[in-house]
Amino acid sequence: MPQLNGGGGDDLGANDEMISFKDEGEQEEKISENVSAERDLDDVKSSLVNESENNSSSSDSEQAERRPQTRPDSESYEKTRDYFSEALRRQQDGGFFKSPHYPGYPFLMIPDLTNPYLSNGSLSPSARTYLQMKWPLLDVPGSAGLKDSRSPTPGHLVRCVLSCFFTVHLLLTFSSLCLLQSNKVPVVQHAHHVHPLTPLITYSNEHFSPGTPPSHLSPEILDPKTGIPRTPHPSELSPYYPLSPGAVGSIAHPLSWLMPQQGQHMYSIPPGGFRHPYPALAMNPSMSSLVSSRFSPHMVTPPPHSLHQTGIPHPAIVSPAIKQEPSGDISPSMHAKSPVPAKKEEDKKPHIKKPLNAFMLYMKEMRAKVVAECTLKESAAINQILGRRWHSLSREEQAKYYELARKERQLHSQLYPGWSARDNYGKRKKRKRENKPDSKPEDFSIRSKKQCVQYLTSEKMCDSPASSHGSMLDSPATPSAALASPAAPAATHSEQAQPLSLTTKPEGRMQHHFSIPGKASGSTSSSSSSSSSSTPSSSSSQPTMSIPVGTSGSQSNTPILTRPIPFTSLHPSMLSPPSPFHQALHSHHALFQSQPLSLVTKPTE
DNA sequence: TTACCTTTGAAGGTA
DNA sequence: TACCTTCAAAGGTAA
Repeated sequence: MPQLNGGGGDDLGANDEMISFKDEGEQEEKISENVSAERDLDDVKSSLVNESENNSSSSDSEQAERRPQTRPDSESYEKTRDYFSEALRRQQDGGFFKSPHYPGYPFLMIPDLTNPYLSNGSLSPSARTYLQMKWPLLDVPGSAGLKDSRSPTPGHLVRCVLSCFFTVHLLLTFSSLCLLQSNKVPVVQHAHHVHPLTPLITYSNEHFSPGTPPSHLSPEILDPKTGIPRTPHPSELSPYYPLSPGAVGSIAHPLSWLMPQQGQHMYSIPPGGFRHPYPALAMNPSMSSLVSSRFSPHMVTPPPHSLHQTGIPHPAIVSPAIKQEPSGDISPSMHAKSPVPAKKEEDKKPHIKKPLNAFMLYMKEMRAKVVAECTLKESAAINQILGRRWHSLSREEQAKYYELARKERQLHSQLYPGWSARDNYGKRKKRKRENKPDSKPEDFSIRSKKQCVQYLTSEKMCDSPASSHGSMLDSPATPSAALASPAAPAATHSEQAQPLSLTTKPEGRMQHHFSIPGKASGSTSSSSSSSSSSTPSSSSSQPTMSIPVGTSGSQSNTPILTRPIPFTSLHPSMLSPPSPFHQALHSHHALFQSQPLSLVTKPTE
């Protein structure tokens, strides 16, 4: 495969992941080289001036035309040529990347690098286009300017001017190549070193796209004939998608901080290459930070994907194969054009996932950490811990996730204006737990209680140490929970009687006293309410609630702890740090706590 | 193979 | 307006 310049090209690729900011030493070296180059350039200029002076006495343009070839003082020309050769040599041996950075121009897709000029000395259109697009501040001469260079100036002068210009261009080229390398740094390293919630350097073409490491060496970018980065067609240079399709498909998205260490991403990444998940949107920093959250630096193999309506794969579109839903990898727009029956069209509609809410975002970020800290593997137990931690977060911390989620929804709504959460209804199999009037609530409640206790026991054991030594004061109810769960029912008598329940959800805090199936809100809440009438697990029926862990009130002390979490799997870091807010709430609860804490039986194994 | 478990939040529907 | 229902992620577990 043709490469840029032998080893240099290899270096480009090989160092993709190793690029880092040049150290000062390199900078100095680079400066010295630049000084040398500038000195050469000054020589060229001075010679040019001399020539101009000499030419002033010459009136024969034709003579001047031949002068470079015949005049004895063609030294400057030779020097220029030598410099050009030297520049090329530097380019080949990698000295290329030691030129100064041009932070404002992170792009580097040098077109026709080896021959940016046409045979007549003018800048090739592609090069000109590139320069004009990528170096807007560089007054790249257009055709008019180049016409000047081809004006009836004495040929020698023309050549010298061209040489000089070419030299300058080479310098800029070197600089931009250097910039290409340096630009990778913020892109790649941000993913790992920037706080997840920090508004990231955006996906704007200034930061993200050009620096994507392998893009400039990918076959899609390299000129297949020369192996040199080709000039991207203007149509490829979308302000938001400066990367050519598939150019970076094999690399992990560098800005995904939210992703857990599980090698998966929130939205699937198209194997053909990473594209902006929300292509239709003009990216602002906040949005880009959100988008960045969708991709993981740890992602491994991109799963199959669907195409967005724009034809660009969108991570929120789940492959029906994955979702085990009616397949369809065709964009809705294509469906609209197809004469297939409406039902089939619907079946073929790609599954657009709901945007993640704040807690989901938090969960994705923290799950891996929790899993690492605790040997728990069951997601249900992990999620319980995460739920507790979520409530332990400060409001500021939670606000960050709420803001992210808000942006997520905003982006989602902009990308899929007609999408409704209702669209996904029924795409999952109906849950058994759906409470039918004629169903047997008791059976269900028993089952739910079992599993509830089972998981909650696990959680408890992996959660607060305060609980482990008998006091629940360290697990107060959190107003944030109440705020975050507006659907949560008001505290029942049992909750009020329970000492310092962490959440307003009955089962949230009292899992080791008695279990209440389902959630406080939603379908599960209805389930629990229906079951509560048939089981003694209802709060009011057991005022003392001194039931050891592992037993269920509804089961008449029948041990139902099925999968206890061993203490050996616990880690102190799993404990939810009591926030000042919790402490304040704790005091509040303690103040109004009428029930002696001694009533709370310390769970024993 | 598939549903369930668990968590919170959002959205849409219904009374 | 309040409540209910469903889904979003995750992976082990059970049927």
